[in-house]
Amino acid sequence: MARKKKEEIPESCSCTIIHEDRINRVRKHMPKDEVLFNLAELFKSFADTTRVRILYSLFKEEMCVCDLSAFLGMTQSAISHQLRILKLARLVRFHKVGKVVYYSLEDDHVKEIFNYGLAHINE
Amino acid sequence: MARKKKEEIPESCSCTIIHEDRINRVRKHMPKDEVLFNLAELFKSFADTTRVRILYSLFKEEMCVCDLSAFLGMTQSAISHQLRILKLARLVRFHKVGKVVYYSLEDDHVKEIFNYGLAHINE
DNA sequence: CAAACATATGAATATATATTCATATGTTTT
DNA sequence: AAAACATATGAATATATATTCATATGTTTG
Repeated sequence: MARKKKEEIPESCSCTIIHEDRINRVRKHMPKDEVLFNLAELFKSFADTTRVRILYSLFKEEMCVCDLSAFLGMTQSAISHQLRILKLARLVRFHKVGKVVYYSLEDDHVKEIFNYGLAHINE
Repeated sequence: MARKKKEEIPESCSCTIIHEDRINRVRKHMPKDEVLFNLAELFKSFADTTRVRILYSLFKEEMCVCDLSAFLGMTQSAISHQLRILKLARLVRFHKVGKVVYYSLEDDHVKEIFNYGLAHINE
C-alpha cells in the first residue's frame, strides 16, 4: 500500500516549475547579485526611524551632532552611532569647525527616494 | 579639590545646544512622527536581499510562488514568508488561478525608488 | 598644561528578523 | 473521498542590529 509515485523532488524548490518561459525572460533583466545586494544595503540605511529622522532633519539645515541629539531627544552616543552608518552609506557628509562636526546630506537622491516613499504611503 | 563647576547637564543630550535657530527652523518642516515611522517601515520592506530580488523579478513578469522559489533558489516557505511582508507593505498584489497564486507589483513607486537607489549606488 | 567639551567607538545587552521545519489550508484530479 | 500539489503559517533558531554605558580622541580655553 505504500503510496509513493512522484519521487523526484527537484532542487531547492519543492514544487514543479510552472513557467520556464517567464523565468527565462526575467533572468535576462536581473541585475547582478552584487547590485541587488548593494541596493538592499542602501535601503537598510533608511530602514530605521532614528536614521530617517536624522536624514529628514538634514533636509533643511546642516546640523551638528549636538543639535541632532537635542532635537531628536536621543543620546549623543546613539546619534553618533547612526551617523556612522549614514556616513558609510555615503548619505551624509560632514565638515569640522573646531570641535564641532557639521553634518549635511551627501546628495539629493535621499530627498527623491523619500518623496516616492511618501507618495506610496499616502496613495 | 572636588572640581565640579558646570553641574547642570540638560536633558537626554549631554551637550550644550549650539544652534537653537537651526533646530527651530527644522522643527517647522519635520513630518509627524507617525509619517517618519511609516517611512522607515516602508524602507524596511526593501532592506533585505531576498525581498529586493523578489521585487526585481516582478518588474518584468507576474510570477507564482513556485516560479520565484525556483528562480531564486530558495525554499517555498522562505519566499512565502517574504511575500507576506511585501503584501502587508502593499508593494505586491496577487490573484489566484486555481491553486496557483500569481504575484505582481502593486504600483510603480517601487521601480522609481529602486531607480534612484541605483543612481545613488552608481554615482 | 589641565579642564571642559564635542564627538567617536568598543563591548554588552536587548530586540528584531530571516530562514527552516513541520504542518495546515485550500484546490484539483482521479 | 483520497492523493497530489501550491501556498500559507506557527514555532524555533540563528543572526543582525539599535541603544546604552563607559571610555577614548581631539580641540579649545583659561
